[in-house]
Order: sequence, then C-alpha cells, then structure tokens
Amino acid sequence: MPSTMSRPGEVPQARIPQRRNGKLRVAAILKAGAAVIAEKGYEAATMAEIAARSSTKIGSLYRFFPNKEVLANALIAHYHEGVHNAFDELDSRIQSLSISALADFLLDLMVDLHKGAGPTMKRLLEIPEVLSVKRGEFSKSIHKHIVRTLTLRSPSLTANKAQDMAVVILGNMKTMAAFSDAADQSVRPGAIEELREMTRIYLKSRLKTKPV
Amino acid sequence: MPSTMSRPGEVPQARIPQRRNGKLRVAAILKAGAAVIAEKGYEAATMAEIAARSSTKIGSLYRFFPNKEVLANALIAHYHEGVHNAFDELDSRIQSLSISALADFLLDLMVDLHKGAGPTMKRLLEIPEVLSVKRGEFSKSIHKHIVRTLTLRSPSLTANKAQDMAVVILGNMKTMAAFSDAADQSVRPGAIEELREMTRIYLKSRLKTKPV
Amino acid sequence: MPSTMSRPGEVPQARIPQRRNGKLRVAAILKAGAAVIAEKGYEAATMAEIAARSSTKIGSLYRFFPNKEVLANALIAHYHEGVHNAFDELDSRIQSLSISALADFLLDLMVDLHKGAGPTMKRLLEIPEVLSVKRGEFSKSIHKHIVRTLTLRSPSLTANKAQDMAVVILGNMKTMAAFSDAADQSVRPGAIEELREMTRIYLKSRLKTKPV
Amino acid sequence: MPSTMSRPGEVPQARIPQRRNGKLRVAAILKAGAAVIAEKGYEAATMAEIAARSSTKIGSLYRFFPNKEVLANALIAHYHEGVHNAFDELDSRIQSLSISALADFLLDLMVDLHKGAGPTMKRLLEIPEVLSVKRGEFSKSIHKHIVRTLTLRSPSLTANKAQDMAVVILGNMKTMAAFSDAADQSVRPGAIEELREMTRIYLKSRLKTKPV
DNA sequence: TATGAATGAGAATTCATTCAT
DNA sequence: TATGAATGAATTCTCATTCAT
Repeated sequence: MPSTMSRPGEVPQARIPQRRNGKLRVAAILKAGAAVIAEKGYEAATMAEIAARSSTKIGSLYRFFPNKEVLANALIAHYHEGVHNAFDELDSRIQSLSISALADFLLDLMVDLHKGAGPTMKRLLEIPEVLSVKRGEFSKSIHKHIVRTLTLRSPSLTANKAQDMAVVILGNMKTMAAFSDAADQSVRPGAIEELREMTRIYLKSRLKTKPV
Repeated sequence: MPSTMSRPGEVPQARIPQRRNGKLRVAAILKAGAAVIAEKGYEAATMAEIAARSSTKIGSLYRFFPNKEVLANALIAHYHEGVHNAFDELDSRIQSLSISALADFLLDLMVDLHKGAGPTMKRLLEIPEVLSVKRGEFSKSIHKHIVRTLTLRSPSLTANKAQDMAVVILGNMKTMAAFSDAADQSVRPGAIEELREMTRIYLKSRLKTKPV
Repeated sequence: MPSTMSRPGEVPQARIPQRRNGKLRVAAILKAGAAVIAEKGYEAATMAEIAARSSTKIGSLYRFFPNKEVLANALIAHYHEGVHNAFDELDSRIQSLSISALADFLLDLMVDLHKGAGPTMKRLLEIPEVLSVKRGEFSKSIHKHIVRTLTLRSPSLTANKAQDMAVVILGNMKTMAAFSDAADQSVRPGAIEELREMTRIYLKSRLKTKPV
Repeated sequence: MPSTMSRPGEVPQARIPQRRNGKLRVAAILKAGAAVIAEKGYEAATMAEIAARSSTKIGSLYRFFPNKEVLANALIAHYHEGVHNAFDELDSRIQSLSISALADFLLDLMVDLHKGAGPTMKRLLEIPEVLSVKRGEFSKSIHKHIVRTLTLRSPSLTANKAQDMAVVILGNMKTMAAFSDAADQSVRPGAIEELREMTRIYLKSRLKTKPV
C-alpha cells in the first residue's frame, strides 16, 4: 500500500481550493464521498467510485484530498461545523427555552444533520480509531457542547453531574439519529415521540430550577 | 471468479462439524473471529488472521465457513442465542420484579453480553445490510423480546405502545452497550447510573400498574 | 468477495485505452491472452501468465480488462471482426466466383483465421455458455453471414433452405479449422482436399442456377 | 496440488468394484461425472460436486477413482466401448447396406451417443492433451473404425484414400454431434437433413462400386 | 472400511496511491 | 495543470488430494 510521500510527522492536509471551480469540485467530492460512505461504509467505499460519482478524475481527487483519511476527516469536520453552529444558536436562546423545548431542540439537531448527511456520519464514526485521529473528536466535541448548554441553563449543576448527563443525552441523540435511518423499518412515528418524551421527563427531573 | 461452490440459488451455510475435532475447530474459529472483528471491524478483519489466531489452516476455515459473511452470521447467531436465553429468564421472573429492577435487568443484559463478547456485536451490526441478511434480524429479534416482556408485565399496554416503548428501550440498551466499550474514555461511572435512572423514570411513567 | 467494482446491473466492459502507451499495452495483452488460451484453454489460462507474457503488471492488466471473461470477450470480438471483413470482401466478389471458388473461399477463411490466431478461437468457443454471453454470438454471426452470401449467390433460395445449408457449411468450416490444428497428427493433406471436394460437390448440388 | 502417491511410472487406475453395491456406486459416479462435466467442462467440474451429485462421500469417490483424470478416462472408455460395439454391428451388416444407409448409420451413431451422454464427450475432448493420455485416442479409434468400415465396403479403396475419407466423415459425425446439443438453437431439423444428404452425396461420389 | 477433516499452493481480483506526459 | 496509466501487496476463495479415526 503506497503511502503518501511526506516527511515524517508531516500530516497531509486537504488542499484548500482557491478558484471558484475548485470550490465546486471539492463540494461535489464531499457530497459524493458522503453518499458512497453512507452506502457502503468507510472501508468499502473506494476513492475510484467517489471520483466517478463526482465526475472527478482520480488524479484531481488526490490533488484536493491527498488520501482517503483526509477525505474522511474533511467530512467529519463538515458536520462538526454544522453541529457547532446549531449549538451556538441554541445557547443564544437558552434562557427563553422551556426544558421540553430544550430536549426537543437537541434531538432535532441530530435529525436535521441526518437529513443533510444521511447515515454518513454514523459510518464515519465506525472507522476504527487506529485509522483516524479525527474520529472520536467529533463525539467529544458534541459532548462538550451539551455540557456547556446544560450548565448555561442550570448553573447550579456540578461539573461532574453535567458531564454525566451530557453523556446520556448524547446517547439519546444518537438513538434519534439511528431512528432517522430509512433502513430501520421497525421505527414508527410513535417511537420518536416516546424518545422525545423520555428525554423531556429526564431533563425535567434533573433541571428543576427554572430560569429567572 | 471466486464463488462458493453451490448450485445457483443455494445459500451458502456454515457446515456443522461432525467429529470432535471439527467441533473444537469451529469453536476456536468463532472465538478468534469475534476477537479480530472486535478489534478491527468486519471489513478490516481478514480471514487469514482469523485462521492464524485460531491455529487453523485457511482451507480448514473455509471448509466450515464457506465465506466471510457466513462466519459473521454465525457470530451473530451465537449472541442471538445468549440474548434469547436472557429474555426467557427475565420473563419467568417478570411478575416478581419491580419496575426499577426490570430496567436494570434490561440494561445489564447488554453489559453482560459485552463482557463476553467485547465490541464484536457492535462491529457486526455495522456491516452494511447489503452484505448481510442476518444483520438487522438481530435487532428485530431483541425488539420483539422487549415487546413481549413489556406486555407480560403490563397486559393493558396496547400493541402499538409496547412497540414504540420497546424501540426506545432498545436504544437505551444500545447506549449502555456503547458505554461498555473501553475505548470510550469520556464515560464515567456516574453516567452509567444516569442512564439507569433515566430508564427507570421512563418505565415508571409508562408502567403504572403494579403487579399484584 | 472479489467482484468487479460497478453498480449492480452494470456489465463490466473492457476499458478503451486513451494514450499511446495504453494502446500498446492492450495490444500486447490481447496477443498474450490469445497465445496462453490457445495453449492451455480458457480455464487453465491464468491472468498472471497472460500478464507476465505481455510484460504487464497484473494491476495494469485488470485496469483494461476488469476480469477474465471480459478479456475473452475482447478476443472473440477481435476475430469476429476479421470474419466480418472477410465476408464483406467475399460478398463484393460473389457474382464473379464459381461455386467451387466459393466453397474454397469459405474453407480458406477459417484456415486463414487459424493461421493468425492458432487454436485460440476454438478454445474460446469451448467456454461454457454460462460463463460468457459473447460465446455463441460468434457462431451465430458467421451463420448469418453465410446465409447472406448464399442468398446473394442464389437469390432463388428460400430463407429456410439457406439457413439449413449455412449450418452445414459452417460445420465444414469448423471441421477445416480443426484440421488446421497442428496437434491433430492424423490429418494428411489429402484429407483437406477431400473436405474441399465434399463442400464443392455439396454446393454444386444445391446452387444449380448460375448467376446471369 | 497434492499428487497421488505412487511409485514413478505407476499409472493410477480405476479400481474395479467387486460387489454389487460398488458397481452401482461406480455407475452413479460415472453418471454424475458425465453430467457435471457436460455442464461446466472438465476443468470447472469439481470432484466434490461429482461426489455430492452421486450421493457419494468424497473419500469413497477417491477409492474408486484415485484422481480426476482417471475418472475422465473412465468416462472416455465408457463411450469408447459404445462406439466400438456400434461399429462391430455396422460391419456385420455392411454388405447389405446401401451407401445412403451407411451414411445415415454413421451419423446416427453420434446422435445416439449424444442422447446417452449429452455433451460430455465433447467436453472431455476439450481437455488439453497435456492433461490426459487417453484424450485423442478416442478420435483416433473412431477414425480407424471408419477406415475399416470403408475398406470392407469398398475393398478397392487405397489405404490413403480411405484414411482421408475417414477424416472427413469423422468431421461430419462431429458436426452432427454438435447439432444434437440442445443449446444450439439455430439448428433446425432441415439442417440435419442437409448434413445427411451431403454425407450421402459425398459417399456416393467416392464409393461407386455396388456390393454384389 | 467409511468418511469427515486437513492441507496449502494458487487463482482471481481490488484499490490506495504515485507518476509521467 | 489535468489525467490516464502503472503498481503490487493484500485479500478472498478454491479444490484436488491425503489422512486419521
């Protein structure tokens, strides 16, 4: 397996396109990459197919993404950014939200992401850690965001408590994401409502203090 | 063109060992297969490594498991059975369990499975459906079990309600399983307790009727 | 599970070389493929040997011919074209040929093909139909050509009669091709002349009407 | 590829079954072998499938036929015998047969063989000579028979002439055999009649002397 | 003797990545 | 710069044949 020629320690980076054409190309590659990975998983997705689906020549693909991992990382970063922005918005409105609304917001966040990305994110999170530095950072980052949001809403929460709660809420968010997969036929709309309700009940039991 | 020798339409099956020697071999292969898949994921696991770790020659491995998917299916079936038995035991004691105990039992079930299997099951569930018929049957089967257990405990539940609740509980069980992965460093013991508590609260809010 | 990368339903095709280098490579592969298949038969011929004989790395071979069958089909198509051209030439001169000359032309056509191709064609025609769509089309195509030629020469022939005669003539052509195989030691030159003579006698008995 | 353990020069032979049971077994194996080889060709036919189709355990199969080639040779010998007997019968009646009847007899001989054997014989004759000593002997043997038959019918034929004619007739017989393959859809009954007629015409032109 | 199991040298095919034009 | 071509180690799977119980 040929490895990217680079001095040891040098981490290959995605090349940032300068011209308009290049930006379109990168966007197309990212989209195709997401689609192929969503369908087949990271390992089974081939650079050749990603190139073909984005009408990119394989040589060009490698000019923008020097290897497969860089492409995966770019995809992760892409969704990362979406999550980041969503939380910023949430935090700006946190004081005016009821606990129920907060619960709903968090779960919807994942659904929205999935609408845009399909199961891509899930697939990317399956990559064994050995293969990807970025993998894992994503979950950690969301976790931190949730901790911050919870603390903003309920300043009296201890750090540990907030951390533990955030893990549970992240779990619920992932469950919600899994529900969004079309493949899962067994999930009726009622189940989504149950998950919402469980999250609301849980948050209410933990965040009793109302914002002033 | 490698393809399992069989008349068209015939689905390749794991060969059941007849002699003592073969049984030992199959057991060793299953164990090694679980380990390798747990470490690297289904795609990255190679038949050669599974053979080596079980001190089996590659030809012998293929005698019993005519292809990689059959091996994966055998592994799935293996855990399937464990779950099956655990639920049967649960159901036999269902009337004497408090709601909290029921919640704990369900979550522990996954933890126990993971103690025996490591992340193998999780890895196997990552296999894209295109590759495996069995994949997905597993989740569906657990779902059915939960539905049955809930209905036994609370006969007044409508079928739909039980179905929806089961999906949510299955989600919590999967979250718990994820917590069991050593890799996930961010999960403190407190988080596990939070997940338990959320499940208890949820079940209590839904299964009000007490057993006599 | 090795399988040509392509969306399901897509039939793998030989890649057409764009650059000079690729064209030379493909020509060399075709030549080596013909030689190896001629020597050992389709099944026993290995892609590795074909690669080696054409001084091609195995990966490059597969770039142009995504699997063994595609290579065989390409070879078939190659000879197909030769036959096509020969018949076109024959038809352009059909009015000026005596029946004997027509018979000779047809038989020689196969001999010429064999001089260029050795027993490759014969070997390719041995491929079980299950393995090759193209196989069989070749014979059918020659058959059609003979029908057309006969009808041109003797317009009064009914369609059915022409079809039946063409099958017999094709049989004689194949017999002639078999004679060309050096391996068959039992065939003396006299036998070739006998086959020619039988074909002449037969055609004369069927195509009595002379062209005006 | 493990090779049969035997002292150099020792040719492995089919074991002749002693008991009734063994004879039935051998017959079943031969039948299954013929079927599988007919379908897939010699190379692609596997000993395992032949064993399975004849409900024989692989170990037992090898007790009767110590390797694949021996099995093929046994199959060849089997048909060989049939041809042998047919020619003996023909020769005993040769003086009373018209030339047309002689032609018909020869062609029918192949058709009959094919009815019993399907394309097996054809497949066996495709085996590259390197792999089989027996291969080729079969054709030669039929050739000799034809020579003898022709000479009996027309004692004035020179040896060379008889040899050459026999080659051509054998060609016609093989063509007729090819016609018998169900796969070949393009062959209408009329074509068979044409082939018969061509053979009759040919023989008549060569064997003018009538039997007294 | 019957037969399930063992063997291992190959065969086909893949694919990330590099490079020359 | 764009892109077709080159590379080759790695992977899955096969199957004739042998052997131990």
